[in-house]
Amino acid sequence: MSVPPHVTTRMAPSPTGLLHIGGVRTFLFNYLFARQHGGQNRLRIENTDTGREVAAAVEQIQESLRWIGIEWDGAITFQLERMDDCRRVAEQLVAEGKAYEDEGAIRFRMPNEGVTAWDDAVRGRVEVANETIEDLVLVRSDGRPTYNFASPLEDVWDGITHVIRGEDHISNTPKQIRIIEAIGGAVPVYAHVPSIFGEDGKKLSKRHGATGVEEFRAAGYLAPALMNFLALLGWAPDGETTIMSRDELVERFDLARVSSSPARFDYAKLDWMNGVYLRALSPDEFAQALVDYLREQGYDWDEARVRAAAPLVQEKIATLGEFPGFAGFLFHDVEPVALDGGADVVAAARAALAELEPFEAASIEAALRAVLERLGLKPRQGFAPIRVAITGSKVSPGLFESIELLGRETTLRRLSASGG
RNA sequence: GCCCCCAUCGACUAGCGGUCCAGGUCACGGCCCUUUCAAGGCCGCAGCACGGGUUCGAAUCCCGUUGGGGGCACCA
Repeated sequence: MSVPPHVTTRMAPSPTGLLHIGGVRTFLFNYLFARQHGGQNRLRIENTDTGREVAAAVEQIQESLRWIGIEWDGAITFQLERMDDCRRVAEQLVAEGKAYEDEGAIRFRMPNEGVTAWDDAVRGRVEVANETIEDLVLVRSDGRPTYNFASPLEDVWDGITHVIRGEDHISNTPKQIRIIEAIGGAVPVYAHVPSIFGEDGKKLSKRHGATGVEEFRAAGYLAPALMNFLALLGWAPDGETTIMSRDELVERFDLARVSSSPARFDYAKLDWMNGVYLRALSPDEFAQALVDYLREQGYDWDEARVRAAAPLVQEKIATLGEFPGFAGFLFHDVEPVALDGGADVVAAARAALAELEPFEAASIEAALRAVLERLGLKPRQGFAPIRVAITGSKVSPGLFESIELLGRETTLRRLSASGG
């Protein structure tokens, strides 16, 4: 596909609720394509309404985009502000006989013969018989332009060269092409990207899990991981490469390689990928990410201790959101767990740790292993009761490092509470 | 009902007529490592929706069927 000199794409969300992850994937493709060609990526709000809710949603959209790392160029435009211009064009069309009034509304005259076709950048040629397209309403009887009129007009006004949008717009495309031709505008290249479904093949919705960008953020996903994952939904550079930075994505993205068939959102794979990104962080970066995340989520846990705990969990959690559940015992008391057996080890462990010097992971391990050996217990069975007593769970970060971090006093107290 | 789009392992995909008894990743199963859980290493399971063509040769091209999805608004 030949690409015109000044590529301009656009992201056109409507300001309703949280920014949906499916829409973000489409926006990402716009962004990657524009950046790759050194072009512009515009942000246009398709609102036909005004109000506090809209203002809040617009702010939310920007915040979500900023967080995940999808940039836009120039000022944000609002569809609502161009309603007058749309009306003027409609009147002009009526004057030219290309549109007509109908019960107070203005309708576009669609041809009744022939076909309207375009070469879709991801699907190839698409043809629609004109007789199947009705004369669509351009301006409602109350004076407001419709989406199918305003959107193509804005594409022309903004010099959009590539309209990359969801496949649910395919049937709107012939109508919009006709309108653009009627006003003598340049018809952009259209690229309809496949939808994203939930794991059951149905439209991605709440019951599948998180759907809003902010929800993924709150769940502790890293922005680069989410972006990487999203990029691979409906596109692949070669079938081998899976982990790619934003720069690589920009460099390798290719509209022609975008799949035509819908993709399912695989939460398990996202978790895996997020874990890969988490582990790839340097210890300092990981600790910082953890600190920032916890603060954002409203935890007031001691920062120094969070940083100290970070190395114990970096290889064990897939999302930052797992940290509180996994390492919370380092920050708050745990419920003494009733043990069925194991009281002996716990008591022996308490005795061994009471006077231990220095109170460090290595010496703690040595002391505890000595206890187990004395009692003739396998590590597997011997450490379990101690772990439960100290962490309140059968699953935890490394026992010895955890005990060191917890300190002698707390450790002994928990051991005692569990029958030691 | 009419129009349009789609169809490779459970999932994301590579494949664009021979290099494919179909490759990679996630998930799943097994083994190793191991203080739990992970991580890591090794091995494995599993797919071209179906039926016709075209061709010396088809996962790849064409037609049909079936199955999904979207649209047919004075919604966006």
